[in-house]
Amino acid sequence: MDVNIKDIARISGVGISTVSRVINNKGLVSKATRDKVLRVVKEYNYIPNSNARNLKTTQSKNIALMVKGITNPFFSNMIKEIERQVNLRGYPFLIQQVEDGTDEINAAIQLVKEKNLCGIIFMGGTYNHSEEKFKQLTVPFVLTTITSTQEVDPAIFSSVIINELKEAYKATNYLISLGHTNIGFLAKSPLLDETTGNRRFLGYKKALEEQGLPYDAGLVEDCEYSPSSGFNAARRLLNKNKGLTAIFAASDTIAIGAAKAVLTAGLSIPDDISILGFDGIEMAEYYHPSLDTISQPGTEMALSSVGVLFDLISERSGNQHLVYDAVLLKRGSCKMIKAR
Amino acid sequence: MDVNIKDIARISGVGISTVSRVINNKGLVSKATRDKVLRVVKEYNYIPNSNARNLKTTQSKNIALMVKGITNPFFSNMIKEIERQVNLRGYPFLIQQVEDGTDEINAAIQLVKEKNLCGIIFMGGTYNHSEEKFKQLTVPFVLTTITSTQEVDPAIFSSVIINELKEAYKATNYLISLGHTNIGFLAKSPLLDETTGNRRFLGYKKALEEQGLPYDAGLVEDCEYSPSSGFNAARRLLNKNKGLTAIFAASDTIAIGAAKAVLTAGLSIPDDISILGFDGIEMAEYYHPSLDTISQPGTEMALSSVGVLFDLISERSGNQHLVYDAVLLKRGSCKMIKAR
DNA sequence: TTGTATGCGTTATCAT
DNA sequence: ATGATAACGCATACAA
Repeated sequence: MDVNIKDIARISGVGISTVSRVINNKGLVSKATRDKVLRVVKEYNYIPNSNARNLKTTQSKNIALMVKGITNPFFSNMIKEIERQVNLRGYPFLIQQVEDGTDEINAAIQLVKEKNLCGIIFMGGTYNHSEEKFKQLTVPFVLTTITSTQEVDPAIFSSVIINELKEAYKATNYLISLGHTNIGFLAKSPLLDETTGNRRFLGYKKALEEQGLPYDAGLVEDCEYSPSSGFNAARRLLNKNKGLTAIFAASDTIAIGAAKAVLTAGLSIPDDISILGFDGIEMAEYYHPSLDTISQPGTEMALSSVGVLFDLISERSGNQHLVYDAVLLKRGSCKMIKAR
Repeated sequence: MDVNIKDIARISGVGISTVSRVINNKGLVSKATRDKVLRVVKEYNYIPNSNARNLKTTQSKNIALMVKGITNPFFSNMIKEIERQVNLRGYPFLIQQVEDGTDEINAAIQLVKEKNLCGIIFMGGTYNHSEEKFKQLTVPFVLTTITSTQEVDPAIFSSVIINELKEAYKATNYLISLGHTNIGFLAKSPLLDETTGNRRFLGYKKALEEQGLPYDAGLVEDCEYSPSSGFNAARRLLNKNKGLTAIFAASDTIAIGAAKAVLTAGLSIPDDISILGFDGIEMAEYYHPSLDTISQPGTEMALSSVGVLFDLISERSGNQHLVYDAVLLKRGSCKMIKAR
């Protein structure tokens, strides 16, 4: 605690800068002195004060991850992977959970100044950030899982995403191809512009329209990304008696809740109702029946998010935009509709 | 970003220390000057450099959470709650994910020096930390979800826990009371001393012994706290053909995997096999059938962890040890055994 | 190869 | 009520 670089220098019988050179592996130091200093460092359990270090160098090595919705199991694995990757590169890593109502960019701007970060990864959250906001961010950053609006110049940010609309479109088309015409849709804020739920909703709607199926607003329910919320939303849907034969949930957590509602109602999956989720979390596979889902390549996306960020930091490349393909996993929770 | 306290002072036409007083609400400042400074601060978007601040004050307000197993959904909610509580008190909060193999106390010792923390909460992980290690921690800390061994003086640390052994004992007794005699047990490292899995295993074993049932090592399987691992472990158990009628899983995630194995094998829950989980995560309720579980009061534990920590920090009280009761939730995945 | 001196942005002590 | 200045622990330019 109380031992600082000056103490180490004094005890080792060398100058301060020599100690500094040793612990930073910078500049020339004779092997003898180096060993001597290192021994003292070890003995006194000396750890450099990072505040002083950051204050001096102005350019820290801190990487921050701003997550909105840390309880989302799909994010959990990505977080783990991102942390692993950052640590692998020897950079300190800090996770910042962003409260659901707050603006993550504002929080980040603050954090950059406070901890002077050298890079940020954003995960989860909304899409409607203005270009001016982004420009206030003076360090490289990557939006993972967050598409931005068209108004923002792609040259000023990086992203690692899936095409939400396309994948939801794919999902809905799959259900339609199985003969379903009354397909329920469950997502968070499906009608609120620039949210993930909205993007997926637009994909859902586009598929319906292209296939000549009527869009019925009564088949769309707003819910949180959780089983309990999905359960309630699905129940509302079922109670409407709209001849529902399939439910497309914008997340696996919702899908699980919806499945429970269907099963609790005494209906069968997939004989009575088909269920299709989104994300590809482990739980969906171990649900019974296993749930079909649009599986995002989370680990790969985490990996390349860090990759893109470090490319940016080392100025090895400019801003990139990686779009991954999600995969439709068929496990049996969706079935060709029986004739009525 | 480049604007610092000196700039603000210059622009406001006051001295540096006046600015300092204003932004810290410390000392006397006339309302006129205060307003003037505040206006400039706002206009130039000035944010104090926390490195310099921490360097000077020596006593930062940083609170850290060290989590082992951030993907554990039981922890997810607790993390969210802890962060909320810490932020509510106006303290900066940082989450540190601890890799599975590494020593969380060592990591914390490092972090205390680096970020000079004023408090730590540990969540998850093992129990075998020496008293000397703990003593190297120079700031208040709370072990949440982590019981320590008897060798450590309770006066030097705080904890918020459940009685693992007792709750597992309760769980096993419940199954025994339903007539089960061949009860499988699934946990991580059940035979490795000072782990959570071991504590729960000991409770399982104690119940068996007290009820005069033979303990069969073949009914115990080692697995990770995940559905996939639980699935495999349960399958191994089923393949042994030991007349298994119930499975007690040391976590709900394991229980879900085990349930899937049972259902996949064409068996019924609870008619053929009863399943009992541990933790009380949301998913267990929405599984089909809903899984019985030993539910820990996670939110309350999170709440009081923060409470205890701040009591410690403000020296309002000494080290405390809170032991919560878990609740057995009966949802229908356990059933009285049928006569054979 | 090594040591000395300066400054990073802030807080706190002490004058004024 | 306010301003000058030392000190926090470290990195680095520069001197030796």
